[in-house]
Amino acid sequence: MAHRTIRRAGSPKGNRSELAGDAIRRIMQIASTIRQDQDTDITQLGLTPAVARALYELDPDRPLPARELAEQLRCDRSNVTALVDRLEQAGLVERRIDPADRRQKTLVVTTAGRRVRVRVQQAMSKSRLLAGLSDEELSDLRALVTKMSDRGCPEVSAAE
Amino acid sequence: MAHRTIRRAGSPKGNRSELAGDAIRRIMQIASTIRQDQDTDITQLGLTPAVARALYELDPDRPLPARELAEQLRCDRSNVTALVDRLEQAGLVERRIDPADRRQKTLVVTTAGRRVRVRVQQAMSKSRLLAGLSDEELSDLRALVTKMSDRGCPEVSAAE
DNA sequence: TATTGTTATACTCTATAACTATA
DNA sequence: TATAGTTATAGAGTATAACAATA
Repeated sequence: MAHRTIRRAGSPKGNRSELAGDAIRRIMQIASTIRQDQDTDITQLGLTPAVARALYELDPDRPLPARELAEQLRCDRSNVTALVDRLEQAGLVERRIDPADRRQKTLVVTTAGRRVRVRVQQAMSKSRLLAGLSDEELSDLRALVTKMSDRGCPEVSAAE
Repeated sequence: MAHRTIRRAGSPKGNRSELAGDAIRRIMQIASTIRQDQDTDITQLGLTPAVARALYELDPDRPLPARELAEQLRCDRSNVTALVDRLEQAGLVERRIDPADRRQKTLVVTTAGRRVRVRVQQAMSKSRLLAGLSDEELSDLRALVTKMSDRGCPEVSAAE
C-alpha cells in the first residue's frame, strides 16, 4: 500500500501525518453520525441521551455506588444526582443506602430497567455505516480500533 | 481482563453483530478521547470548542454566507449568530454585507483568523491514539473509515 | 479531617419561534 | 411570499463550590 506520494520533496513524514489527519477527521465525522443515530433511537425510548448512557453504564448484576457511576461516565459526581433522579422517577433504577457505609447509595437496576437497558445497548452497538464492510473488513476494523483504544485508556478497554 | 471467545471459522451471523457492537463501542470511545484532547488544545487557543469548529469550517479563500456555515456545522442558523459574534470580537472573522443580495452577510477570515485557524486544524487532525499503528495499519484504517464515511454522507466526505 | 451524595449556580451548546430587512 | 440574519427563550449537559451526613 506504500505508494511514493512525493508531495513535498524530502518529507517522508508528511504523508503519514496527512493520512493521520484524514483518518482522524473521518473518525470524528463517523462518530458524529453514529451518535445522531443513537440519540434518535434513544429518544424513542423516552430517555435523553445522557440518562440512557447512565443506565447503560450501570451493571444490572452488580449495583454500583453513585461515585463509581460518575467515574465510568467520566463526569462530576454532582451530575449523577439528576441523572439517577430521572432514572428513579422512570422506575428503572432504585437508590439503596449501603448498610456498610451509610454515606453511599448503591444504584440497583430494576426489572423494568433491565428491559430498557437492553434496548439502549442495542441502540449503542449497531450502525448502518458498517453495512458496506465485508466480514474481513469488519474484523480488520475491529482489530485496528482495539489497538487504538488500548493506547487511549488501557484500564477501561480491558474492563467488562 | 476476561478472555473473549474468539470464534474464527464457521461462525454464524451472531459473530458479525458481536464484532460490529465491539467495533462501534470502541469507535465511540476513541472519538470521545480524541474530542477531549482536541478541546484541551482548543481551549488553550482561547476559543470554545464550538467557536473553534466554526472557524475551522470557514474557508479563508472563499467567504461563505452565514447560512452555508450553518449547513456545514449541521446546526440551526440561529446558532451561527453568536458563534460569529465571538469570532468577530476576537478579530478572527469579519461580516460583510453581500452587495448582490443585501440580506446575506459573507464571513471573511482575517489575517489573524487564518493564523488561528491553522492551529485549530492542527489540533483537529492529530491524535496520540494513532501512535501505535504502523504505516500500513494507518493506511488500512484510513481506507476502512473512508468506506464507512462514504456510506454515511457521500457529499460531505467528498468535500474539503 | 476526609468522603458521599446533594444543592445552588453558571456556562456552553443547541433548538424553536418570532422578528427585521431585504428579495 | 419567501429568505437571511437576528433575537428571545428554553432545555440538555456539564463543571465548580458549598453543605449535611457519615466515616
